[in-house]
Amino acid sequence: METARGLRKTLHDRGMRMTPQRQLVLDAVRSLEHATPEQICQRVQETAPTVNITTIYRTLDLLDRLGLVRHTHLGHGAPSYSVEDHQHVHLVCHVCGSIQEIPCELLDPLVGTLRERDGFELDASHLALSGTCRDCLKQEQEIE
Amino acid sequence: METARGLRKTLHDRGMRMTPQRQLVLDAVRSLEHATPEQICQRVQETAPTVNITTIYRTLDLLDRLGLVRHTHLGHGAPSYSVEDHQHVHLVCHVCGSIQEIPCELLDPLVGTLRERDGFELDASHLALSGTCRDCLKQEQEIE
DNA sequence: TTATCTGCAAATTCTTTGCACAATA
DNA sequence: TATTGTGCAAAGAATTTGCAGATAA
Repeated sequence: METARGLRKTLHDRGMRMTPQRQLVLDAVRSLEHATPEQICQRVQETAPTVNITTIYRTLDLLDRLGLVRHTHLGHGAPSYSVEDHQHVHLVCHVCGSIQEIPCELLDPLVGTLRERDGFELDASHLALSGTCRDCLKQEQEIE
Repeated sequence: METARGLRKTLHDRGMRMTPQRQLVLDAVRSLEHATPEQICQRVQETAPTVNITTIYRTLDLLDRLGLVRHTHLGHGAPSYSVEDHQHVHLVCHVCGSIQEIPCELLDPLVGTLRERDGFELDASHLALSGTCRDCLKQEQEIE
């Protein structure tokens, strides 16, 4: 697993530098789970108050490209970041905005299909699936 | 299908009013496919130059809640709107940002599972699935 | 020492809100 | 005519950029 190699090595392999800021951001994402850049910034600033939100954005982008963290748009507004190995799938209702989590094993068949068909490695660990929840479906039927 | 009932009736059933702006926005979404609010605004303004971007946002929100259009976050930045019956699924690579479309029938098994398990009606017509594309997978392996 | 990274300030982009006027039913 | 909807201006989030100085290798 990539994380186990250490952030330092992952960066160096690509000619990039290890910095305290980068470690702090990765740690913050890991401990918070599904946090916005803003929340991650606050956590980092508990340890290093001078770290700027700009650095948070740049670092999250970097970690995302390195595959160490992932982001999801759970709704409108700021995206939500997690470490790559935090596993769950979200069902987002586009009517009422409610969110429920389901085990990501339910996506295993789809992961297999896309791998064979398109060579695409689906990351089921942070997916947001949009649709209509049970309650809103019921309401819709009452109107018709 | 909801669209066939006509926008007017759908609105009236909920005590809302039919306006030229609402029809124009729906038409624009339908003809553009995967357009941002900005792009939709431009299209609407070709016919009705005084329509304000605020109205575009308000109307897209409304049409989304009515289930006539859907939005997806294909990456960072503005979301992308389509009419509900425009069917495809996007594979978004989180490394290079590339997007490929796949037929949404591939998701039928998952749709069935969620319907039975959670009463959740997954909307597979505008989904964005995040992962790593074939090319980026290859590059990662070369580095290791 | 030198290329990379960071902090800061300012600019951009995207979206929402308040309110007076206009349009629908 | 009673709401509901729209345009406008302004405010507010969220995010990006340019650049000089700091820092890792």
